[in-house]
Amino acid sequence: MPELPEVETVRRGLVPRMVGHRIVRLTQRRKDLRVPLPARFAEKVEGRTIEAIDRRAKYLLLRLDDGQTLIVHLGMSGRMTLHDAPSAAEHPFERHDHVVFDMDDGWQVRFNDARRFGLMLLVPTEAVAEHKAFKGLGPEPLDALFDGAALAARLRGKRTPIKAALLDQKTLVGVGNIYACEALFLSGLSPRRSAHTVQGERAVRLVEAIRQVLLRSIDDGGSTLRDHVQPGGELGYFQTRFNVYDRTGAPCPTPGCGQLVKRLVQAGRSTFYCARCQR
DNA sequence: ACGCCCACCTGGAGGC
DNA sequence: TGCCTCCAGGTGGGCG
Repeated sequence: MPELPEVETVRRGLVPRMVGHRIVRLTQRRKDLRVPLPARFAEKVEGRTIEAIDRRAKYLLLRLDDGQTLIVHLGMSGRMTLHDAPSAAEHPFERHDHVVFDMDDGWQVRFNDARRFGLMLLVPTEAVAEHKAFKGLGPEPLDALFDGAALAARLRGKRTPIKAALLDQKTLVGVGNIYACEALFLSGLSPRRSAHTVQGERAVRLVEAIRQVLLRSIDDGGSTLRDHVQPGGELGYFQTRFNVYDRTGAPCPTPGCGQLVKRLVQAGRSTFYCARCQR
């Protein structure tokens, strides 16, 4: 499911229900996510208060008051859902509600993940950056320090297609299949272009496009294709603004272009693009 | 070190 | 209806 905008949307939805609240009970209905849930997970988090929720790349970082960070990744199909006090008790669990947090005010937060590509890790806060999942991650695209020159430097010498380079979280984080396609369309770059040729003005354009598409999607609550929902249950709406993603055969949205959106497969993932507007 | 392929898992859509 | 194939917002391990 989730790329940066969806994860950020989930983060914002969780903050009012979790930050400043104590986890009174944690229930593991299924422990075999992509990696098994932490050993003695419940006893380690029950009684802890969540002081903040941060995001790094596509990971949520729940900062606990004992110096530990609960790292959550939503994989492809993960969602977090909120249930208020009276309905939480009555509302039956759904098929893929794997982890349940009961908070001190009666609200319940459920982690639901049909495909179980998600994960949860418990790591000392000071050790998060050194954890193998975080080592080598590229810069945050919404960080003010990230600019065309920074992207160009990371693409130098890369022989892969620019599309594949954008999906590589070592290049930059947070961009996945949807936003890579959309950013390449907005910047007029062919997904097949060799990454090392994206330098100078092209890199500046691409960074602007990445920022624009991510920020607009966050404004819309992310993209709801199959699984993504905001914690409060609202859908995302950015999918209604896709120019090319999943639009094979539709006319290119550029006025007067007239070409049809094409699909190709790169690194095992679908790429959608306009062969005329993107060079 | 880099770049590609595949596996991990479930469910929805479409074809016959 | 049922069965089969293909496809899906990610990641990381193994291979050449």
